[in-house]
Amino acid sequence: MSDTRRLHVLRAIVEDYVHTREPVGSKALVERHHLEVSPATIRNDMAHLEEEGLIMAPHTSAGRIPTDQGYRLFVDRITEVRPLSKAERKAMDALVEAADDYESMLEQTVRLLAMLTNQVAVIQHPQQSTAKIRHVDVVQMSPHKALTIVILSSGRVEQRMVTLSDDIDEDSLHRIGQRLSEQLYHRSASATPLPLDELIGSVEPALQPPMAVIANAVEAILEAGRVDRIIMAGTANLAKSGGDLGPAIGPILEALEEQVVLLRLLHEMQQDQRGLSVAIGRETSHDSLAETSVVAAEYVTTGPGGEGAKLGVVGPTRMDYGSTMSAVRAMARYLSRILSEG
Amino acid sequence: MSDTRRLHVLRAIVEDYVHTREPVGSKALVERHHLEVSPATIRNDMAHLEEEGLIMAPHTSAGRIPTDQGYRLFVDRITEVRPLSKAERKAMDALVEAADDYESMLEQTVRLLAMLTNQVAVIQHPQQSTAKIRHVDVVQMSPHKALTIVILSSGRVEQRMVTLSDDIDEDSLHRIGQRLSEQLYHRSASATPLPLDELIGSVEPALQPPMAVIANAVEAILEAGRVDRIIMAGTANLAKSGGDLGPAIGPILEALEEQVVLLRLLHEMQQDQRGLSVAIGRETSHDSLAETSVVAAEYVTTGPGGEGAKLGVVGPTRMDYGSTMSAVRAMARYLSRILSEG
DNA sequence: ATTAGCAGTCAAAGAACGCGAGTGCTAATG
DNA sequence: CATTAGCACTCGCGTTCTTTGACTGCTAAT
Repeated sequence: MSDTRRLHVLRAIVEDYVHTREPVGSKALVERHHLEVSPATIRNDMAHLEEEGLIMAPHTSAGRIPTDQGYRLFVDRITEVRPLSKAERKAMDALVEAADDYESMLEQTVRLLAMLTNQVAVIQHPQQSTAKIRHVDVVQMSPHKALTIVILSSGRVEQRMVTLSDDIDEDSLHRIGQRLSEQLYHRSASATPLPLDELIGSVEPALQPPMAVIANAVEAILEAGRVDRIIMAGTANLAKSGGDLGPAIGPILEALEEQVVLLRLLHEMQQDQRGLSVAIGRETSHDSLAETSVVAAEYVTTGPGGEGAKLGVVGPTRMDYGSTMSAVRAMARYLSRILSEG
Repeated sequence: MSDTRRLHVLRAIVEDYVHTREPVGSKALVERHHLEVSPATIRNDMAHLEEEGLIMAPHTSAGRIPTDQGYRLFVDRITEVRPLSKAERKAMDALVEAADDYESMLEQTVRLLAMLTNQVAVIQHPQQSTAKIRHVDVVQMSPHKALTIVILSSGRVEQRMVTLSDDIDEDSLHRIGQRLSEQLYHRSASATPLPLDELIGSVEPALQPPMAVIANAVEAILEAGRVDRIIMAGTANLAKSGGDLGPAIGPILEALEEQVVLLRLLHEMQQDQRGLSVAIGRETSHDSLAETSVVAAEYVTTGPGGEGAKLGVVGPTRMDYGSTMSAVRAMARYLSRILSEG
């Protein structure tokens, strides 16, 4: 019994199942893929594959479908990451035109990825660990509310509202902002805690209480910068995917809205040698994602040194891994290139 | 034949249908609502209501369900906007605590509204017409790419990437930013076009080409500020709503992702005397939203003078209009108060 | 190791059918 | 004229039963 044929059979099962969404039987298999053996032989192979837990039959008289482990083997050893099509490349090139700012750049990217894969696409905001503080501004919003804004060298802008105990005038706030800008200019964003006392001491006594509050806000902003956010697109594809996934779509949407889950998952996923991370079905270790897979890749923002963030797609376990993986990887590379600029 | 009883019947039909999701018949009606007449009488009334196009029977031997016009009448003349419950008020109060910055303030708001109503909630970014320019910063991203950042007095921060034809060093960019900040400080964001020539002339000749590009970017940012964006939350509620809406959920999600549709809709909706706008079913004049209704209210950000933006919810036509309307209105008022600060 | 043949299984699709909720109509009543 | 009781009629829905056909696993032969 040739061991390589079994792999061929597994591959054929996965491909057919992904394509037709129906359990695939021995007869159909020999017909579609010109295997030079009889259905009975395939049945024997399938029996073996089932023993090994790679495929299963949903019920006695049905064909077989791949198990999570089956997909895993398929992804690890069988499938090839296909190159992109002309049209896909072209769409990517159009992307850079539309890139107005940092945020909408990510938005466009994730939208494009969703369209290319016909699935839900997600992207993590890049980490800002290597970024430097570029500017601090304080804007008065009301007599005792102020908005603290920090601009980082990465181009990311973070803001936070603070409440001041005493009324304060706009000029004073402006001065506080200037002082903070001077003192913190070019300081690494990850270098917390800040020298709060020193900062507070740098302004006249009357301004020290508000300065304390605002400096704290800045620190909080930098601290929060380590927590990532996720941008998502293409949730409609979840439902559109042929009524597939059925009524399980609700919990999936919930899980996606619950960004924490995804973030943890993205973080935990290990990259393989192809630069891709794939979590299949229950491997996502989240019940409502049991029927979905996540394909992700890292992109880097500032040369080889910079820590990267991830982007990827979420789709039904029964997805076309080949093209999904290629789209994700291409997108990650493309984005890396744009952000690191060549 | 008392005309008011017919309205009572309509009201009862709407309420029962919303509650049970099943067509409601004459018998059940007299039982649940202690109407002091016989089912036959109700049947007569129902026949009239049907003639007027307010209710319809999905098939011969079923009860009646309200038509879009039925809901419309119900909303306009029958239902009362109920006050919020204790728990709801409490949730709102907790909101202000979590309000770090402008953006996440809106995010929290929309999330809360989604939870309160168990539906999809949306919120428009406020217009920035009354805002003043507060600060302009230019950050170098790569040898010939720069990020232009504009901070407005409303606390809103906008950014845009620009490509420069020649290499430029960071210091020069910084100087350009400072010049722009000085020249534009306190200028109204809606006062476009900018005096470009004057701005360009204010820097040394070598810096004039990049200054031209960047000043244009600033203008583009201000221009774009008039186009609103939408934040959304609770899309999972669409699916969760009892399998209701069935397979139509896909197109709905699509329409929601297509923000343009919603924006136009929100814009076109007229406020009634209660300060609420309601579009029912086909009134949304968008096919994929034919089975949904939109309840929206305006909120204002800067006193009575400021132009407002809208927030609201999208849900199945068969929704509890009373509580939805109250939640939306309360949320709008609450947000107005916070933003205008009292 | 492969194959043909065969009996067995079982989900899914269809047909038949009675149930019952709900209607519209008519005729009687105050 | 509004209201009501009574009655015949309609029709969607759920149930049950049957049929179909796509599979499999096994066995015996090559």
